[in-house]
Amino acid sequence: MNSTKRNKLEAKGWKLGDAQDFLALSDEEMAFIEMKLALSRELKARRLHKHLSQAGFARRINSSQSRVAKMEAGDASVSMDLLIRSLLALGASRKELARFIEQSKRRVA
Amino acid sequence: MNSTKRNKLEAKGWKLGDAQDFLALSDEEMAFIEMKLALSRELKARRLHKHLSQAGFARRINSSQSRVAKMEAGDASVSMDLLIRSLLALGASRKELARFIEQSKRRVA
DNA sequence: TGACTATATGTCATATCTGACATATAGTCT
DNA sequence: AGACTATATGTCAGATATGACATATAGTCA
Repeated sequence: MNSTKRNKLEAKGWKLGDAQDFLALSDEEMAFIEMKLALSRELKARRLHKHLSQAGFARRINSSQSRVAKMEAGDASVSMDLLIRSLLALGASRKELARFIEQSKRRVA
Repeated sequence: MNSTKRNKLEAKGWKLGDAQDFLALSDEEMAFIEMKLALSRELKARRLHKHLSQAGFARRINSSQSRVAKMEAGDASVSMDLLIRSLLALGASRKELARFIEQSKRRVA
């Protein structure tokens, strides 16, 4: 991972391990973050596809516009639980969720 | 869902919606719980396969034996985040995680 | 029997997540 | 310009999850 990428993650509030050389990051840590970011991207795509505003969607899932924005921005304060429950609420199937997770190895930018 | 199944879930601390007839449960709610239970089963299977005790595994992931027991028991106090991070720590790949999620539609008992 | 190991279960202080709110930014329309 | 809509971002009180601990249960071995 280059430092640009790292900076982007840290700007979103991610606390990235205590790796000494400041660049290394465990594969597991990275995989987990990438999964969340993938779910976050899919969430936004699905919401837009349904022509829902963040506020409208928030109402549906008893959340708030600001939290939906954070979910879609890949904010570190958002749990996997919330991302998955939100995707399910948008009609995502297990199969689709599985695909998002399997294919999550993507660029962060 | 029959009431036996529901009782088993409620015994583990799951708060199952407010469905009026006490049997109906949203597909999304059910899918989410089943995913967690599937991950929980896989976690136990992988740990045993590696001949690790709950205490030994807990040490590895900076957790505690009791929390590992709860993870494997499908306790409602365990988050998806923790389950997934734990599986990654046991060496599960994205592909495997995806499979567990896709195939999570299984019996609860 | 007792010692040891593994797992289960309940509790709790603290850490983390969440919805809500305020406010900022940006685009569109009249 | 001002009004309106959508999204972003920071903060925070309350809710939920967490590791740690105590303790229970059950199996094995000598």
